Amino acid sequence: MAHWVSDGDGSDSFEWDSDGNGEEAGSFNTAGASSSAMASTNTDAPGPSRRVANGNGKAGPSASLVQRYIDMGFAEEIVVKAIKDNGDNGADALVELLLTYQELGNDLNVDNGFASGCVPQTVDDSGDDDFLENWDDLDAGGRSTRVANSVDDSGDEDFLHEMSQKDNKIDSLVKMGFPEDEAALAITRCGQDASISVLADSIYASQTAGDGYCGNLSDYEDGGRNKGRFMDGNNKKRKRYGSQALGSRGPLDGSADEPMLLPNPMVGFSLPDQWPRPVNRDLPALAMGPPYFYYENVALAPKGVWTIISRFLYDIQPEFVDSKYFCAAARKRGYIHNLPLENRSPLLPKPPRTITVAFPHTKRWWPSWDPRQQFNCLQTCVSSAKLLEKIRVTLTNSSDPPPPRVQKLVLEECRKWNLAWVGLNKVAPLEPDEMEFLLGFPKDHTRGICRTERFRSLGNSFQVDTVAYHLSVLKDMYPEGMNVLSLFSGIGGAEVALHRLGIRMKTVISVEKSEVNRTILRSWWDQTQTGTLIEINDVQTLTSERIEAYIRRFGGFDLVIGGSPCNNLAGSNRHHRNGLEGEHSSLFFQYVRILESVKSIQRL
DNA sequence: AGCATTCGGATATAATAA
DNA sequence: TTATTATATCCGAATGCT
Repeated sequence: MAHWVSDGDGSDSFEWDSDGNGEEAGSFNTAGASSSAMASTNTDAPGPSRRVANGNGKAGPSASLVQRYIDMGFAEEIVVKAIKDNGDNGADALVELLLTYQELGNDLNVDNGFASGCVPQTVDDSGDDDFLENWDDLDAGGRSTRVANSVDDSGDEDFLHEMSQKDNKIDSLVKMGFPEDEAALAITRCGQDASISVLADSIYASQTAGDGYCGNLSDYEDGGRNKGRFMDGNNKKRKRYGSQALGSRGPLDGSADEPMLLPNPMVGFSLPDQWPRPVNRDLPALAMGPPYFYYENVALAPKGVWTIISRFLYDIQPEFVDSKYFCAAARKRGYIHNLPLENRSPLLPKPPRTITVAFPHTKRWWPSWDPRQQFNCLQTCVSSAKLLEKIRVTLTNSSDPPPPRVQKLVLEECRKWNLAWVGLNKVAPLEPDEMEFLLGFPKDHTRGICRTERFRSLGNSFQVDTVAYHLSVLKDMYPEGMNVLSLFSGIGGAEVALHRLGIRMKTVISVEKSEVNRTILRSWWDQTQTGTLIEINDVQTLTSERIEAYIRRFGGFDLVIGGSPCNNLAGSNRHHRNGLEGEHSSLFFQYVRILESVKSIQRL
């Protein structure tokens, strides 16, 4: 443990990492580990209770509720299905749904299959899902404590475990929108241990190509599961990602586990104020727009993740950009899109690129030995007040230029937590409105929700100037405005970017789980837009039939945009950084599913 | 080998509502 | 009083680069 003793008087020794805390943390951890089985059941607890409410709605909508909409002139079949599909999206969404379903006519033969099996099944099984994941964790940790309803006989137990794992995977695949029989077939084809992404890939390949294949798929599995795999042996020279064959969605192109190379500097295909570097990008015919699409996620994902993501998006090479070239904070992200690359134009006015210009009041307090000119990535959590006070006290008790050792420790914390100098020896995290400014949102965009939620939402958001620079090519292409399908919208970074570009949005269908985020987007929309905004709570309810209904009603989508949640990808995540295996990451496949659906419908 | 960076999660505690 | 919500504080490792 490093003790950080102040320079001033010897009596006032200051512990940077106090051993006392360490011990407490240790005992706390053991307690947490031994009770983790209980914790797992506890985490399940809110789920079923919420699902009970859902289940009541789904088992049978109340007669009066149905009758009310029948009285409005809707057919009973449509009302029942709409209530079922709408979930808990609210009354307004229900009316929207009724209107769209009416566009489709009364022929709901196809829908019955979906409504009967799929929805309740996924609802019920996701509970098992969580349970099994926790169980797996226990096994991996070598603990043999099992939860109450486990079986005693170990052989049966393993067997059951395998079976439930299989079911678990089938359910995950069904949740992604694959037919159940295809899912089961894929597991037979690729084995019990195949990862979700490999299985999904297999289904896609067999669906599109038609011919069955069974390649060396275990490569991906090794990358995902085995913990002891880090840099064993030789570092081969990596090929540039230009060498990746386009259009081939087959995962069996030799050593396909070759990780994607991140460009250095991370400037994407072009930057404003730069000589346009020639970038040749040949999009496969399947990928060509319209509809245009734009997918975003963290650049520093676990190994192999971007290769898989790219494979599901027509093998398009991601455009990796660090937003530090657009604003005063870093933000390394990858963007896969099929937009034209010529004639991009930046958003004006350009935001400041240094901390000093962005926040002049900090200059007075900024020590000469803190060389930072930009912030690191804006994240969803902020530092504790205790740390700030530690830093202040330590510096107060130090000499004017603090000893190098103190400088190093302080700088380390400042960089880790993005602290700014706001007073004498006083650092503080950025305020929400300062983050809004750095990210290119209008002032008070996220105001009105609690502070913690603001940090969370902003930390998950786009950097508007960066995204807008890429989207700027759309302005001349759609002078009358465009229809947008916005997935995982968050606080509406995509919408704000389009608006600031002067692009009219005729219709936006927005999928966002968080209620506060939907409120923020709705509020912004109502005071800036004239078009139609339809907000959807649960991405699962955006079925292909519903997509088709929207397309018939509003015309086709011109842009499908969104970034799938990165919880299982982000480096800051200590707990479940399991790539595309995680619960949240399956939402990426929802993005793919919906994009495919839009394309196939609009192709006709 | 060392260094820097990272759209986070789980839990306890405090504040507020009912 | 209890229930719900907001805040506080703790928790490393994977990855790429020099």
